Amino acid sequence: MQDLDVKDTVADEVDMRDLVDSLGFLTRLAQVHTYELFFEDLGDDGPRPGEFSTLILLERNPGIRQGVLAQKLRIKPAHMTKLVRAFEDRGFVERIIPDHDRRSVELALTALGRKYVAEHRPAFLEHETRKPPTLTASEIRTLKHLLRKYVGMAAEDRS
Amino acid sequence: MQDLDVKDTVADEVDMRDLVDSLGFLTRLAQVHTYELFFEDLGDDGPRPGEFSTLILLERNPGIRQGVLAQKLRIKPAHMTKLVRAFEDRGFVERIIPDHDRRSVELALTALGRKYVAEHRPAFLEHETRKPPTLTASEIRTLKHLLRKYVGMAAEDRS
DNA sequence: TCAGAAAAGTATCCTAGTAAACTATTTCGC
DNA sequence: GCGAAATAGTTTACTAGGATACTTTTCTGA
Repeated sequence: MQDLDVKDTVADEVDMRDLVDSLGFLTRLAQVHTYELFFEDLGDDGPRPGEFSTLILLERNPGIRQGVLAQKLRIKPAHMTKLVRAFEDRGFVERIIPDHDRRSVELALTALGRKYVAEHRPAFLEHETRKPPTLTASEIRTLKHLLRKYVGMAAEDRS
Repeated sequence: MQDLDVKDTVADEVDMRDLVDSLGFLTRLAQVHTYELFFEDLGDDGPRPGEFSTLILLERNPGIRQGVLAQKLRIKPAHMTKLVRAFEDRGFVERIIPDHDRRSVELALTALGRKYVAEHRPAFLEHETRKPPTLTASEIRTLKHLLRKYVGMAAEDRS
């Protein structure tokens, strides 16, 4: 997939001042990069990053409300509806309208959904533990720690 | 009246194991977060993050080829075509087909484009220097440094 | 007690970005 | 030289995700 040769000379001469100091630009690059690593390791077959995180959260939190799920994953409710509907169509999740508040929707994996997660989780966990080649293990720990702190996650200091 | 903060409790109790250790998830959160900070500071009027980086790169590198621009910004060529066309329609950039290679397209800001950048750059630079509240200055430096290293940017160690 | 206000989710429309196939040039191998 | 392959960009058709406006249900205050 890499086609980066030939005009390296020209490309290397590009003046990227401002940008290399922009946290916005760097986080974008980082996300593109993690997506590439993801698909490199896991191929185009299994669930995508967003689907994976949704399923994993669903497995660990059966009965979670759809809105809470969206909020935790920083996905807009409108989009979460689509995601969940798609999972429902594939038979992976069950939508339950509880009696005590019939506006809300509680979600849980079906047996098929749990099977699907069980099938794909090992590859995902392995992918997650695979160290990106440009960073040391300790740098990764620091990076994750700083990212959590940056986005306002209760700093679970495991570093 | 009995349990008036039910959903707060529920939301806080969500088990996010796996996810809080996933670099993919964390980089996504980080990008969403930087976008929010961006629009918080700069409003919906001026250029968006992607447009800004394109314009800034164009200003610093007049005559840059469209493909090089795309490659540097990690934007797909197909999408870069649209971006550039939109800038052209607004009179901000000029497309030049050089004689020595008439397949390629060289780009440069017009006078109007430079004016537009000059108008919006101060707010952008100020935004960039505004420290995100959850990190210290030194943590930001480390974070940027690690992100650069993660995405494979020639480590320009200014930290 | 009942008229609004708020909450939860959904439907509709729209933009950003991608993939794959296509056009136009240039270069390479013989 | 000339046909094949590579390069640069574009077009078309699609997907992910977001904004906004709406239904339904629940809660609140006079």
